[in-house]
Amino acid sequence: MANIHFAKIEKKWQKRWEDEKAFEVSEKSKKPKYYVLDMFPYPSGTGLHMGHAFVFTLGDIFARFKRLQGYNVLYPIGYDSLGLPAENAAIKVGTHPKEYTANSMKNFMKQQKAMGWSYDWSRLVKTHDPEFYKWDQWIFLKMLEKGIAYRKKAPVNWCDKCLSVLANEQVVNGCCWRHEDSEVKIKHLEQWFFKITNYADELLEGLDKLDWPDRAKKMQRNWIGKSYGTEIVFKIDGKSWPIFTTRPDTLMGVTFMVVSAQHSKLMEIVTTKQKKEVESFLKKIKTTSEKDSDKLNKEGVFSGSYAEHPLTGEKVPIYVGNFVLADYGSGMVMAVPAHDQRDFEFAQKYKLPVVQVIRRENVSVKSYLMGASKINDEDLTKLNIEIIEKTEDGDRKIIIPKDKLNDYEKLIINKLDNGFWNEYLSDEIIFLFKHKNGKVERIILDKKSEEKIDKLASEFIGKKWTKSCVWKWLAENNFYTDLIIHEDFGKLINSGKFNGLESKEAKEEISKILQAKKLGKKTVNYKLRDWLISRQRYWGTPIPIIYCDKCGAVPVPEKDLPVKLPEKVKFGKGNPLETANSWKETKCPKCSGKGRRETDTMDTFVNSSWYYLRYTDPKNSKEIFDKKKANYWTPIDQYIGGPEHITMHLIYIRFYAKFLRDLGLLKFDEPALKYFTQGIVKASDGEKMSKSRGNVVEPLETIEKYGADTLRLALVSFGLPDADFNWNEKILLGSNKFLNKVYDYFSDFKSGKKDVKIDNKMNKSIELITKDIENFKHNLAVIKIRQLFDSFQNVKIDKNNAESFLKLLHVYCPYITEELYEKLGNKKLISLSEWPKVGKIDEGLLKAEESLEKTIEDINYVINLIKEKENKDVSKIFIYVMPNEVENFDSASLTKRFNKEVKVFAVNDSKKYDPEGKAKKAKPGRAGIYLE
RNA sequence: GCGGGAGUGCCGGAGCGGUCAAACGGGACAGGUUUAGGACCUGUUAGCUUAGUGCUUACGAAGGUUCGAAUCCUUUCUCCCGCACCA
Repeated sequence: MANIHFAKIEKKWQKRWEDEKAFEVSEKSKKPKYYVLDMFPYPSGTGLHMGHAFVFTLGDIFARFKRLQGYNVLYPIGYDSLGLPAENAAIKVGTHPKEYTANSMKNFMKQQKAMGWSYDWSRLVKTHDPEFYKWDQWIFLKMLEKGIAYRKKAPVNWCDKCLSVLANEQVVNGCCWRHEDSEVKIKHLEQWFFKITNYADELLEGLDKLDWPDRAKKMQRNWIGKSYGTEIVFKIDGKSWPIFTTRPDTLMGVTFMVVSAQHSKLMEIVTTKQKKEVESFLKKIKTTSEKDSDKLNKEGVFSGSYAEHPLTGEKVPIYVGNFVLADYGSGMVMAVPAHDQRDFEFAQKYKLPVVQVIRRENVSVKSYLMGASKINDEDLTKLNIEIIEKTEDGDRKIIIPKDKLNDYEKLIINKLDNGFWNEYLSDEIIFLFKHKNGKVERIILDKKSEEKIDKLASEFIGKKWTKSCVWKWLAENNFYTDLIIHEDFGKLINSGKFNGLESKEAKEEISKILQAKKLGKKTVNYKLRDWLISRQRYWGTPIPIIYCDKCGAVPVPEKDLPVKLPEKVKFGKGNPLETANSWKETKCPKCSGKGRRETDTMDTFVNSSWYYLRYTDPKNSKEIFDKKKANYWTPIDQYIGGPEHITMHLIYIRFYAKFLRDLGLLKFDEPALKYFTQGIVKASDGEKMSKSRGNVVEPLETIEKYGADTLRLALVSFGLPDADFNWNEKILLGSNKFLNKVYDYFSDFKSGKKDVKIDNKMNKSIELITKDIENFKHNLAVIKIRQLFDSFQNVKIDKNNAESFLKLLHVYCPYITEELYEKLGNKKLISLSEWPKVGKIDEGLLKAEESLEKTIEDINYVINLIKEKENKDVSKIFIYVMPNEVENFDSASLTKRFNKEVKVFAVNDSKKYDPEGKAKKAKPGRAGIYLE
C-alpha cells in the first residue's frame, strides 16, 4: 500500500483554497445564509493544543457540511488577543504584550491553516487592534448614555496574583478563576459596572427559545437565579428594615432575625452595650471564614436590638451572623428555625426557640413509648409497628403506619399504666394522659395547651415538662426532629388565624395582609449581579473616561475614539497605566482644564461579547458595523465552544445583543440560536494533557506524522463529540489506515457500471450520515462512512457514487478528498461542490443483502466446524432459499468469494441436490445450507 | 445540600419499547500471506448446544408497567460535572 504524501497534498490544496478565495463570502449571495461560529481563541504562546484542534475541527466540519448543502456560510475567525496571559508573559519574559501577541498569532495562524479549517480569513478580527476596541469604547459610551454603565464604590473581589479585581463570575470557591491558589479578597473601590441586571428577566425568558443543551440552559437559569417572594418590613427602633423571603407562610414561626456581618448599616442595629462583642466577632470571622469551601459553621452574636414582628408585634431578637449574604435580598433574614436548615443550626447553637408552623401530611407517625412495660413487642409487631430502637430501661422508639394509628391509640389506652402518659407525633405532637381513675385525656400540643401539658406532666412524673426541655431532648435524640424540622409545604399550625391554611394559600393571604398594612409586598429577587468591568491591568480596552476636578467623570467624545493604549508603561508594579504619565494626563473634554484618564481597562469578556458582529463588517471604520450586513448574517445559526463559557461569556454575549438591539442596531433577541458544547480531550491516561505530566500530544506533530486528515478523522472517531474522551494512539493509526485504503482505491479509480445495490446502499448511507452530522454524532457518521466503503471496496463503482462518497468523507478529510476528487477528473473544488442527494431507497434490497451476509456467516462457521471436527476441507456449497429470494444469491460471486463451488437452489426445486434435507431449514430471510 | 449527566462485553463506545448476545473500533485468539518481524487478509471472541437458523443467563442493584424492557416508571447504590450559606 502506498503511503499518502500528506504534506504535499495539504500544501497544494491550502494554496488552491487561498488562491481561489474559496471560503470568502459576501452578503450578495442568492443562497440562504448560515453563520457557523467557533469561539475565537486566545492566542497563547504555547500555540494550538489538542482541545483547540478538536473544537475548531467540529466547527469546520459543520461549516463545510452546510456549505455543501447549499448555504452561504459565514465561517470567520479572529483572536481574542487582549488579556492577562500576554501581560503576565510580558512581566515574566520582558517582552511587550503587543509583541508577544503578534508572535502567538503568527504561530496560531500557521497551525490553523495546517488543520484545513475553512475560514474566511479576509474577515480576521483581532481584539487588540485599536480599530476593534474603539468600538468597545463606543459601546461603553452608549451604555453610559443609557444608564447601563455606571460607577460606584463597591466591595469588590480582588486577586493578588492578577493584581486586579474580578467579576463575580470569575470567583471560584472563593479563589481566583485563573489562580486556584489565590484567595479572593474584598476591597472597597470605585469601579465601573454594567447593569446586566436590567436584562435579568429577559435573559431568563429568552432561554426557552434557544436550541441549547439543557445543561447550559439550566446553568444559566441557576446563575440568574430568579426567585419569587415577599418583602416583609420589620421595624427596628421605629425604622423600617425590609427583608426578603420566599416563605411568607412561615412568618408566624419567626423566632429571631439574622443580619449579615458584612451589612453596610450593621452598626445602626448594634446597641452600644453589644458593640464590643460584635466587633470582636467581626474580627474573628474575617480571619477564619474565608477559604472554607465546605459549609461553614453558623456563627453569630446578639446585636442587642429587637425587631417588631409585623403581624404579632412581638419583639424578635436580632443576631449578627456569618452565614447571611450581604448582597442578596437586603442582607438580613427572618429566621424560621423549624423550616430552614440553616436557621435551625443557628437556633440550636444559640439555644433559640423553635416553633413548628408547617405540618406535613402523609409522613410516618413516630412515637416514643416510655415505661409502658405492659405493652410487649408482639403487641406492636402485630400492628405492623416498627421498633427502631430500644433503650436500657425499656423505652422504645417506634414508627406506626398511618392507618394503624387508631389501633395504636386503643392499645396504649388499654395497656398504659394508670397515671402515665404517652406522646406521639403524627401531624402534631399528641399527648395521651391516663389518669389514676382510668380517664384518658388527649391533648394536642400547641401554644395554648403547653401550660396544661406541663402541669399534668409534672403531676405524673414529678418533674416539670417544659418545651425547652423537649427541644433539648429533640436535639440530643434527633428522633422527632425530622418530622418538625423540614422545609416542605403543608398546612399551617401554631399560626393563629392562619391555622389550617395550605402553604400556598397562606403565602397569598399573609402577603395580602402585609401589603394592606404597608409592611410588605410580593417581589422578585435575582442572584445575578451587575457586571463589574474595571480591571487594573494594561492589556485591555481603556475605559474612555477622563476625570476632571471640576466636571467629574467625563466621557471621551466619540470623535476622539479610540483611546489607544500607550506603548510605554512599566509592568509588574500595580496598574501599568498609572505609570504612563504623559498618557494619563490630558485635557478635560468639557472644560479643557486639567484632566486625568481612567487608568482601569475593561474586562476582556467585553470584547468577546460582540466580536461576532464585527465579523460581518470587519473593516468598517465609520461604524461599529453596517446594520444591513450585520442583520443579514446574524444571529449565529450554530455556535460551538467549551462548556466553561456557559456562565460567563454566554451570558455576556446575550446581554450585549439585547443592549445593541435596544440601541436599534440589531433585529434579533438572541445572538446564538444553536449552541454545541464539545467534550474535553484528555491524555491517554485519562488525565488532563499538561506539560508537567508530559502527556501532551501536539496537533502539529501529529499532522506532520499522519496528516491533518488523519488527525481530524481520529478526533471525531473517539466518541461522541460532547463527551470527554481520552486520546488513543490506536484510533489515530486506524484512521490513518482507513484513509490509506480510501486513497488507494480512488487514486487508481476506474469507473464501474452503475449498480442498483450500490446505489441503494449509497442512498441509505447518505440519508443516515446527513442526519448524524446534523446532530453532531460524528463518531457514528464516520462508522457509517467506513461501512459504506467496506461495502464497495472490492468492486468497481461508478463515478457518480465515487464522488458522492468523497463528498461524505470530505467534511472530515478535506485534503485527500480534494486530491481524489481531482483525480476523478474534476476541475472544480470539492469544497464548493454539492452535498449528495438521497435517491430512492429500496429497503427490501437492503434486507436481502443482510440475509446474504448472514448466510455467508453461517457458511463460514460450518466450514470451520468441519475443518476442526473432521479435519476436512469443504469443496462444495449448496444453498437453499425461498423461490423469490433466489435472485439475491449470485452463485458466481459467491463462488469467487469462497473460492469453492457454490450452487443455489430454490427450496421448491425438485431437482435440487440435498442429501440431508437442509432445504427444510430455510426460512424467509435466512437460507438453508449444505456443505461437502 | 441543590442541579445536570452517566453506569452495557476484556476496553472505548452504539442501541433508547419487540427485528439485540448487542453496530463500529481496539485488544485477545486462530488461520492465511510473509525469510522472520511488521503490515495486510480471513475468521472467532457470554455460556451451553446442533454442521449454522436453538436454548439459557446478560445491559450497576431491587421492584413495577407491558403480551414483550438495556430501552418506560419507582426506589437504591456508584461515578463524573456544574452551583453552592441565594433566605
